[in-house]
Amino acid sequence: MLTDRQLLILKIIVDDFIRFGQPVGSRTLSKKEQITFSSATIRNEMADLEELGFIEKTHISSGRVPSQKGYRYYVDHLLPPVQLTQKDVQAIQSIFHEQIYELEKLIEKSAQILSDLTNYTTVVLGPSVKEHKLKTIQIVPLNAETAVAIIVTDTGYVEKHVVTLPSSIPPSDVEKMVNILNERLTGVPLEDLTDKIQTEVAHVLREHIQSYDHMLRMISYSLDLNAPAQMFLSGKMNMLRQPEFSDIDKLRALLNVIEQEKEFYRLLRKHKQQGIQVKIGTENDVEGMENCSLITATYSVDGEKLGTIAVLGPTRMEYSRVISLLNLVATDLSKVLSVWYQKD
Amino acid sequence: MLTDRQLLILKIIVDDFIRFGQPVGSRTLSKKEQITFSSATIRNEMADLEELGFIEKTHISSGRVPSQKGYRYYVDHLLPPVQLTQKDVQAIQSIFHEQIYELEKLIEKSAQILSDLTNYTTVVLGPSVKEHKLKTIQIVPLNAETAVAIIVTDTGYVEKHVVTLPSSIPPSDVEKMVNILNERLTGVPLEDLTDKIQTEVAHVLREHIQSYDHMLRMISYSLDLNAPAQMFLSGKMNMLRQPEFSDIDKLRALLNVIEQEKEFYRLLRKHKQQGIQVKIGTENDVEGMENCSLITATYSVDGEKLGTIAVLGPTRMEYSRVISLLNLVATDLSKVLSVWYQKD
DNA sequence: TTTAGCACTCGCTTCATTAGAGTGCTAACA
DNA sequence: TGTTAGCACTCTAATGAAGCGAGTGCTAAA
Repeated sequence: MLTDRQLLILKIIVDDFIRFGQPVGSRTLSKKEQITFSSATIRNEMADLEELGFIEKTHISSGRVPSQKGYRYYVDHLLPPVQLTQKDVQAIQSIFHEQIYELEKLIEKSAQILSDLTNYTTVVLGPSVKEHKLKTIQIVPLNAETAVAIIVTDTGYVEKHVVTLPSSIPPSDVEKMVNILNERLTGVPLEDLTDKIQTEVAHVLREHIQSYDHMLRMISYSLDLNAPAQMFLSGKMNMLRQPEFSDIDKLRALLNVIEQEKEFYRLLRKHKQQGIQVKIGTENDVEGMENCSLITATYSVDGEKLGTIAVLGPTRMEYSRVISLLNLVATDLSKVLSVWYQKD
Repeated sequence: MLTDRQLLILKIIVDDFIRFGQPVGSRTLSKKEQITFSSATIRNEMADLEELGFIEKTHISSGRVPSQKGYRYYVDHLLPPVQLTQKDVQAIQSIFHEQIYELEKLIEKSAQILSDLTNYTTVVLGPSVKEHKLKTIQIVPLNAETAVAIIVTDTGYVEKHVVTLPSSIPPSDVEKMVNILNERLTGVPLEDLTDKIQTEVAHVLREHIQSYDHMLRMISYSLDLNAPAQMFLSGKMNMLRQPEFSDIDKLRALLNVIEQEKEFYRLLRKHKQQGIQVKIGTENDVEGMENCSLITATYSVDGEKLGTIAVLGPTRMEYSRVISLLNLVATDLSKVLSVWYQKD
């Protein structure tokens, strides 16, 4: 177990390194007002801390830098009490006081304010579209051979697919089918649509519609969703400004991950239970993110998780501040969505 | 005027520099098989070319590098004849042989193949949405207070807006309004909708609908388009691999431009007439693009420009190859769209 | 247990040196 | 008169030595 003095030293090392980005030496530490003992004592303690794996040197005679384990301990046990400035709080709340009716816009704004305030990158995973319930299906013919199929969910999400619709199919059939689909499928979660069509709708369609085959294929294609959930990124380029990424190769690796997006999707999906989660460096298990931490929070309605909101920064990131900001945004977002979804 | 020999030297310098990225010296040049005269002669000619502003030195005793004026002359007069490989041609045509019915997907694929083949960044400006004609307007109520208004155009483009719809408004009124709008506005280009509503639809609505004010405001809001045209970028991160951007500051500046997107919008809009256009370095007049060239092409149907497709690379880019690729994609795209739009 | 002191290590910067690539100029050549 | 060989010169990039400063580990004394 660590002594109180070791904890103090570890905390100050991490705080200082987060602040200034420079390895912290015993002399620097001895000058801090919280510290009443000499640099030699500090050196002894630091040697112990290093042996335990909480800090490390960049080279044999350098100051110390937190190791991944050190950050982990810091985040788990040493986080300084939060203090957001009035400014931060106001900036965030101003968004949620605006009259916004579109989920996408609200989420986008949340992501943007977070990346602006932190200077890191923000990722937000929207509610899983699969769980949204179908409000209506529409098929709008465009010309002799194509039509656009439009799906609307109870959350106001709209998705479209252009489909072929040979002129041999009578318009009345199309109309009939749309009616049948809406009658039978309204209120069904999107993920269950395919099943429901097979079990309950197919036989009705076969009875009433001539080109049953083509139509069924077409409608299945339309319901095959592009995106299982929408993802929004903001402040992608903020990482350029972080001094740890002045190395072009590290930067390349990271920007590739950011650009790909699919890794984020995986990471954010992983976060199931409520609350804040901090993943440091290699804990993320993504190549290119060794020097990054990802802090995720969920937002929810009635205790049920809707989506995830996350901030990506260097491992040397302002954990305390980011966690507070994230908490604030997540709870505000949850509140607004609770009001929306109540009205159903 | 430049002599034939000067032209030959200029051409070889540009070709060589594009290929290897290193300043070209007289000795290197004298070894090229096209060159029959000595390095001393070359030095004399180069001194003249430099005085005329076509080439420059990176430092006083270095080899020569094309200046912006040099690239300009090269592009205008010295482009080597095109030779695309079988592979390139096949890669491009494979896209256009796929069964794709969605404009967005087709454009996205075009952008992607171009950025893959060139290793540069591709930008495509879709057809101006404003000119699309309204196919239908739908209003789908979501809950007691909101609804989603959906606009579909003749090209299959779909746009949605969530709007407030107080429960005090009778559903029959909404239905009535939608009918009136569809009756009067189908086939009208989106850009004319607002006018048309004021002049032709407003008075009809007033006659038939109670909460005329709110409804009119709502519908105006819905028709206020987000995007005047859609833009697609592909291969944003390709620029990371260009050796000219191993300087982190230049990279930052460029990625900011790429991320902002609005500059591209401006640049691509500028290209009105048909054909290929090459803008080199500062000709683009965008900060951060001093070391880039932008090659744009238009695609069109029946001689009428629909959109623009562009490749962004370093000034030291493979002009000849990119121009050919761009030409091929643009003409193929035009062909496919001609078939689509013929059927209206 | 704490601290002062000291030898030692390493990274960073500066400075000088050298090799190499390339130039401009001059004088000789065809 | 145009072309070329030759040479002095310039500048970059790479290399290495020297000195500085920050920091460490260890020892011995308080």
